[in-house]
Amino acid sequence: MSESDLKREKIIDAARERFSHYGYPKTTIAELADDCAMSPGNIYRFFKGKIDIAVEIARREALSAVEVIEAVLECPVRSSRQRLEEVVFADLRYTFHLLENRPKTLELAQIVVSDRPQFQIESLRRERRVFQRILHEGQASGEFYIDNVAATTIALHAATTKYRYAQLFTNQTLSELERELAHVMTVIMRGLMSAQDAKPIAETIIPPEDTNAMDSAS
Amino acid sequence: MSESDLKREKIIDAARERFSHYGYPKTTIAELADDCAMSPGNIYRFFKGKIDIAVEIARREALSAVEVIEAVLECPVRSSRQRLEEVVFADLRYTFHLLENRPKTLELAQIVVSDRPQFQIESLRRERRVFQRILHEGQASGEFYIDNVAATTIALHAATTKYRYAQLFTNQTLSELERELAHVMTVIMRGLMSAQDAKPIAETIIPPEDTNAMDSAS
DNA sequence: ATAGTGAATAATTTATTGATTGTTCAATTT
DNA sequence: AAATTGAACAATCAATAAATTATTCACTAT
Repeated sequence: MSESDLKREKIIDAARERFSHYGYPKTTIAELADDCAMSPGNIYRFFKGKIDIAVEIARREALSAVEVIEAVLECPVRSSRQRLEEVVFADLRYTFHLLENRPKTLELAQIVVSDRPQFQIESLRRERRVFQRILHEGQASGEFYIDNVAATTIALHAATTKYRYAQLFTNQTLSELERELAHVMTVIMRGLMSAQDAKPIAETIIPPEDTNAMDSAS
Repeated sequence: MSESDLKREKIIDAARERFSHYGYPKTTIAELADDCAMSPGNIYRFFKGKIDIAVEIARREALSAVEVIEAVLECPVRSSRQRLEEVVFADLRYTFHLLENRPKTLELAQIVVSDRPQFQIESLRRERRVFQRILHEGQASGEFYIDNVAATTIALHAATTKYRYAQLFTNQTLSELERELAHVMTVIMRGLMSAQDAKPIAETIIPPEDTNAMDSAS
C-alpha cells in the first residue's frame, strides 16, 4: 500500500470516527485535516469533496453488511428453505440493530443516497444477488419450483421490504417483527415449494409490454 | 344538518381547498375565517386547534380511500384470488396516482401522523380489514388453505408494503411496479392456494412467546 | 344562554446578519 | 515534478431580531 493510499485511509478513519460520533454535518474538513496532520486544502488531493468521503465510508459499510448476510450462506443447513429464512431473518435483525445502536450510520446513508441515488440502487442489487443464489440452489435441488428466478428474486426482495430498516416503517418491537416475518415467510415458502401452477391472472389486469427489463434483471 | 354543522362543513371545505392548493403550513386560521366570513376566534368553537381541522380532512380522505378499494369488492369476479389481486393492484394504482396528482394530500397525512401516530395505525387496520374479508371468503369457499386468517392477513399486508405509496420507496414507474407486483402475487397466490403444509421452520429461528398479540389481531 | 368578535398574548416562522465552513488556487516545500 | 500549504472566496449555517400566526378570552350581539 503506497504512502498516498495510507494517507487516504487515515482520512477515511478520521472521518468514520467523527461521522459516527458527531455526525456528517457537524464534522468539518478542517477537523479531518487536523486529525491527519495536514492542511484542509490537501484533503482535496484525496477526495473530490466532503460528500465523497461519506460515499466511500457508506460504500464500505454496505459491502460489509452484505458480507454479514453472506456469512449465513456458509453455515451448513438442511435445506434451501432454511437458508432463505435465515438470510431474511438475519437481514431484519442486522438492520434493526444497526438503527438502534448506530443511528448515525443511517443518517450518513440517507445523506449519501439523497446526493447519489444510484448508491441505493446498487446496494439493493447486491443484496438481491444473495437471495438469487439461494433461489438458484433451491431450484437446482428440486426443492423450489420457480420458472423465472430473476423475477422471483425481485418479488421476494420486494415482499420483505418492510423487514429491512423496519423502524423506518413502524414502531413495532423486534420480536413483533420477527413473528410477523415468520408468517410472511410461511406464505412465501408455500408459494416457492408448491409445484402447482399459479400463473398470475394479473396478466389480465396489467397491460403487457414488449421489453420487460425486470425479467432479465440481475 | 344543523346550522352549526353546516358552518363546520364550510370550515372543512375552505381548509381542504387551501391545504390542497397552498399546503397546510401556508394556510392561516385568519384566511379560513375570512373564507367563512367569520372571525379567527370563532373557528375555535368548531375545532380545538388548526391541526384538528387537518385530522378531520385526513380522516375523511382515508375513509374514502378505503371505499375506493372496497368498491372493487362489489364487482363480480371468478374467484377470491382474482378479487385479492384486484384489490392489491387497485391499492398500488390509487396511492400512486394520489402522490402523483395530489402531493399535498401526502404532506397533510404526514403532518397528521407525526402529531397523531395513532392515525396511521388505524388507517392500516381499516385497509387490512378489506384483505381479511377476502381471505375469509377464499377460505370458506375452499379456494385458499389458511389456518390463521388474522395472521395471514397481516402477512399479506406486510408483503405488499412497497406497493402502497410506492414513490416513497423507489422511483420506478407505475408499469414497472405493476409488473413487479404481479410476480409478488404469483408467489403469494401459490402460497395461499397450496394445500401442502409449510409451517415455518422460523419457529426454530425466533424464540416463541406466550402472549402473541398478532395472532388475535384484527 | 348561545354565537360571535377582535384585540392581547404566546408560539412559530421568516428575514437578517455575522460567523463558520467547503473549496479553490497561487505560492511554497520536498 | 509532486506534495503541501494557507489565505481568499463562495456557500452554508447559527443566532438573533422582526414579523407573522395560533390561540385565548373578556367582551358584544343576537
